[in-house]
Amino acid sequence: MHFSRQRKKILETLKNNVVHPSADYIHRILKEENSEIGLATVYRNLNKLAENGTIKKIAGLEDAVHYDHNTELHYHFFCKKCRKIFDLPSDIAPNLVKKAQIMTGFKIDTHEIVFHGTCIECRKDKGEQNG
Amino acid sequence: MHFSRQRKKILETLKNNVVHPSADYIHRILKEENSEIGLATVYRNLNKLAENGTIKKIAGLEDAVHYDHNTELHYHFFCKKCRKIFDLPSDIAPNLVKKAQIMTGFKIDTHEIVFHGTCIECRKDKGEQNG
DNA sequence: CTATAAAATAATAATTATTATCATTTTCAA
DNA sequence: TTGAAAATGATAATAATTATTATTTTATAG
Repeated sequence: MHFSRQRKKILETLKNNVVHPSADYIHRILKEENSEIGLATVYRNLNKLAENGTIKKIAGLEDAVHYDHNTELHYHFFCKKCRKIFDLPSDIAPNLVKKAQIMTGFKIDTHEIVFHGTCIECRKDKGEQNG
Repeated sequence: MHFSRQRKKILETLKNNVVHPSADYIHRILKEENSEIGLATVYRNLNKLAENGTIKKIAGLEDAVHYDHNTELHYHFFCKKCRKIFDLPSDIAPNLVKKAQIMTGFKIDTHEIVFHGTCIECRKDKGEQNG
């Protein structure tokens, strides 16, 4: 895999943005930094890097797929109010893959857990909206 | 909520198709049965039924969202070879929500686990493709 | 270095999944 | 039976993503 200027920039941007950004978000950030990279290139690179295991895709959050530079096993929480994504440690579900594998006989490559709800900050300030 | 002919048919089709179909899949099935219902109506109804708690959305599988008539807590396995979706019982991750809630202080409404890998049938017949 | 083949880019068209619009029809309860 | 609320169908619009293709860049062997 060749490491182009663009690929480095995209990876760097992902690492510097703890928000678990989407392809579009990364594209916007790069534009703001005056280093515009084609949107298709952003998509292409994120897919390549994910294939490669350098980064990880997180699906099931919103419409768009999000990306995570942290490839260590961990899970995600999506706050429906502020739309922020939080990390949860993997030890909330011990031996999950092992159990699933024994139970089914299937070969499991990847898995993810996504929680949906309201984060602690958004629980405080009610009033605005119901949810 | 009014129960139109179409809504009944869509729900029935979902229940009769154990494959965890997408909106598009349900639409195709209905067409084959010569009871065509507008694609937008299929989407509208699936969303309504999911809002209502009658059915459940499963995201993070492929590009499209899939639906499940079984609203009891359980998890999913997506085989990357045959693209079938299998159910896994919820007891592979005991007290998951409780633990996550205590750990974070967040309010958790829903959650899902999706495993990706190769099912037992597809593990048998190798040769065709790598993966 | 420099030539070069493989890989990557940019710009944009195309595709796919989903939602919005709106005139018409259906449902359900009084 | 009637009328308001809800739902439908057809289609336009939007949003996310992938494909195409001519051009440029990268890594590397000479």
